[in-house]
Amino acid sequence: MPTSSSSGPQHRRGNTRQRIQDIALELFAEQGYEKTSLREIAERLDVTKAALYYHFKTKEDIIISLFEDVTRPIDELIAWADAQPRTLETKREVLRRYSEAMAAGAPLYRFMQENQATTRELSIGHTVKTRLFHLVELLRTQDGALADQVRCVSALFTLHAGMMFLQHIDGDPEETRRAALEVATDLITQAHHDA
Amino acid sequence: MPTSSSSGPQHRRGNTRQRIQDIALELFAEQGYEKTSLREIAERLDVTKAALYYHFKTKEDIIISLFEDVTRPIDELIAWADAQPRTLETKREVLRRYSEAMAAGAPLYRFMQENQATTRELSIGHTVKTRLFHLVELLRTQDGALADQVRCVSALFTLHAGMMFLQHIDGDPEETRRAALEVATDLITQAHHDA
Amino acid sequence: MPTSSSSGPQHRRGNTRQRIQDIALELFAEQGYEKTSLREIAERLDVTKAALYYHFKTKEDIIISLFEDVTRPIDELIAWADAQPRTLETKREVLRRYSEAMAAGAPLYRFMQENQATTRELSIGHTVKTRLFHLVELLRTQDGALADQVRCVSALFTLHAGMMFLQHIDGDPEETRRAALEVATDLITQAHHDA
Amino acid sequence: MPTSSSSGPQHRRGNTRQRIQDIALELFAEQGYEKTSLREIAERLDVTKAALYYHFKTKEDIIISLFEDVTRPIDELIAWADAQPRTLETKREVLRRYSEAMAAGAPLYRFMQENQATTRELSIGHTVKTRLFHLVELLRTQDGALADQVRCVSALFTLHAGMMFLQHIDGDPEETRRAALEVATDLITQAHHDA
DNA sequence: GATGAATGAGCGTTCATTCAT
DNA sequence: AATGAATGAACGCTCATTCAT
Repeated sequence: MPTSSSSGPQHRRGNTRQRIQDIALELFAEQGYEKTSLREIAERLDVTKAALYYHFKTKEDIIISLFEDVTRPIDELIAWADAQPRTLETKREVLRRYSEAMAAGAPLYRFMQENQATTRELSIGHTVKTRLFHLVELLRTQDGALADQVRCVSALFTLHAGMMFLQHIDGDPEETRRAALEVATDLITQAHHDA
Repeated sequence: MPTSSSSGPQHRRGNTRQRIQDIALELFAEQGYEKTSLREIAERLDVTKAALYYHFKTKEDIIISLFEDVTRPIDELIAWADAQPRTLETKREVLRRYSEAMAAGAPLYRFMQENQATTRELSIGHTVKTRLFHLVELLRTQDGALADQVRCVSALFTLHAGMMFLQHIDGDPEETRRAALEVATDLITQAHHDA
Repeated sequence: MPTSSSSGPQHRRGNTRQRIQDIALELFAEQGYEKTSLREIAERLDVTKAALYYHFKTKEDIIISLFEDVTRPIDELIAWADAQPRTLETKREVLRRYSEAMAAGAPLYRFMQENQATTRELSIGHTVKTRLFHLVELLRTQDGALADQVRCVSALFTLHAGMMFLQHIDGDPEETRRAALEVATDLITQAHHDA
Repeated sequence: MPTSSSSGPQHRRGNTRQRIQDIALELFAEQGYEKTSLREIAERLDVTKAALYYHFKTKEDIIISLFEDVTRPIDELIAWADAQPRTLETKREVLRRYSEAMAAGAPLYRFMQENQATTRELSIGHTVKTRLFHLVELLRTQDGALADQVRCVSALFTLHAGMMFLQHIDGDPEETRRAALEVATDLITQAHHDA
């Protein structure tokens, strides 16, 4: 019921909305969206299910609100990149920023990575997909060899891999992130030079 | 004289089990595991839900049976590779065979890719993860630079990316698969030479 | 110099109670009592649900308040008729006035007609029923033939029918009302003469 | 473990569907459709709510199934009447048959009468309304005086009134029904002769 | 004169699963 | 080899209502 103001601090007393988002994200990332019930979220917050409905109209609304926070930086990145010349340096900057955005919104990106099927069926699914395609388009070396096209996509996937997979192996996530960024940058550089 | 002929009333034989698996895989890949109900599967097959329970003890059993078919080739690949010297050529062969195995079991790989959270929580989850780590181990350049380690993981992810993502963009899947394989091979080659 | 002007912030004054009643009646008549939620009423008024509770103790209280306005004329009619001799002319006057009362409170009468079950279970249900029986008693030709008794009840129903049903068919409601009144009057006249 | 050791017969056999319909109709007529919950119906039958869903797809489906049984005779009546000349005798026969149909399906007709708003919003609502209009059309004296049109509608309403209202007053329902039929017949006769 | 935040009860519905036949 | 009938648990959601502010 409270209007989701675009920005500005919500009445701090009513931090319940925020708490719902936090716990929900945690549980969604841990167990998946459909396996997480509203009862579970409510219990964790020590409120009733009905209280959730005061703050969000549906279960899907909760996850959508999480996506909104996280995709704004990507939208800005895309807007910025669209206005730049499609040089190698621009592409590198895109990867750099994307990597940072991912690090900042890690839990939700993890959720997206591990629940692609769910994400796709959600109402934001289309948007997410479109954005990803747009990013690929920004990196892609048009009319290049097929292998080079793959390299551009792979660069993006490498960033994801760096965050998701390697975090289980190595110690410092930040170091790993930079290594992944390096590899990704190598990939697009190679694709760029082939053209 | 006993009737040796097998011309009795056409018994559709034990193909129902197979049909369940086919439809289930199709639906799981399309909508995810938890969003696919046994009712839906049964309806598609024009049998009752109870019939599914004649062939499989639980819903999870159905998906486990699908995994079994598909992971056998990977187990064999791992067994083979473990017996080889860890040369670059061996690694290339591993990627080659893995790529082929993925192509052969595409729908289930797609399911795994898009439902990682679900897969993880399934009873086969641990096995799948272990196998994947094992594969990474086979490709990895131990004690190399972090970036090279990333490259090895990225090689595997590139194969997935090639299958999942690019199939929406390009025409011929086989051509795309080979391009992805090429890029993946490049990645491990580079990692290997750095060492 | 004190501002004598009345151009301050428009205080809608105590008209909110009235507005609640208006919207509530509209919605109750349109969708029924139980299908109309307080949330809906509040939204239509652009206030919160809690505001409704400032003006009415319960949901039922809202509808009771509506009934009160509308049944007062009927109570007066009954009181008047009880003091008259039970002549044909009195009966005619009862029908005439009842028809007018219905026309004046049309929406609520429509609600009553279409939600008899609900009305019956409401706390005013008994009162409404009693009043109706009382009216019938006023019109009835005691100890007459059964058919004549039916005619008296039917006269009342005809008035309702005229308002509810025919309004969908014909143009001018007032004309229809008078026609229904004519038929109803005929019915009691006939019953009266038979006796 | 619901072995409540109640003395009931172990094999309820295939009569459950029927039992659901019976109890549902009883409760719907008594308390209205929306005030009757599936829990209540199930409890009365000593089964679980889920059992209802084996037999009916939705709550609305239950009531629709009840309507189907009851409106078939009306459809047949309309079909028959449409094929007859629109004489007074035909009209009388329509009323006669309609009155009988109502008596046969009394509980549902009572439900319809007392829950018109609900009925209207149900998926069968439109059908019911259409049928009623069709009946009126069959009885109506086209281009006659407005009062005569009212008489025809009133004839139908009188039948309803006879069943619903008078049953509370008098003893023998069958006798009352015939009296109502007589009055209704009078009404259309009068309308017919005026023309 | 009204809101923000929440509750407790209940609803219709769906699910995986069972078992006698 | 499969069905008919049912269950128990849970789910997402809505409702009328309360109360401190």
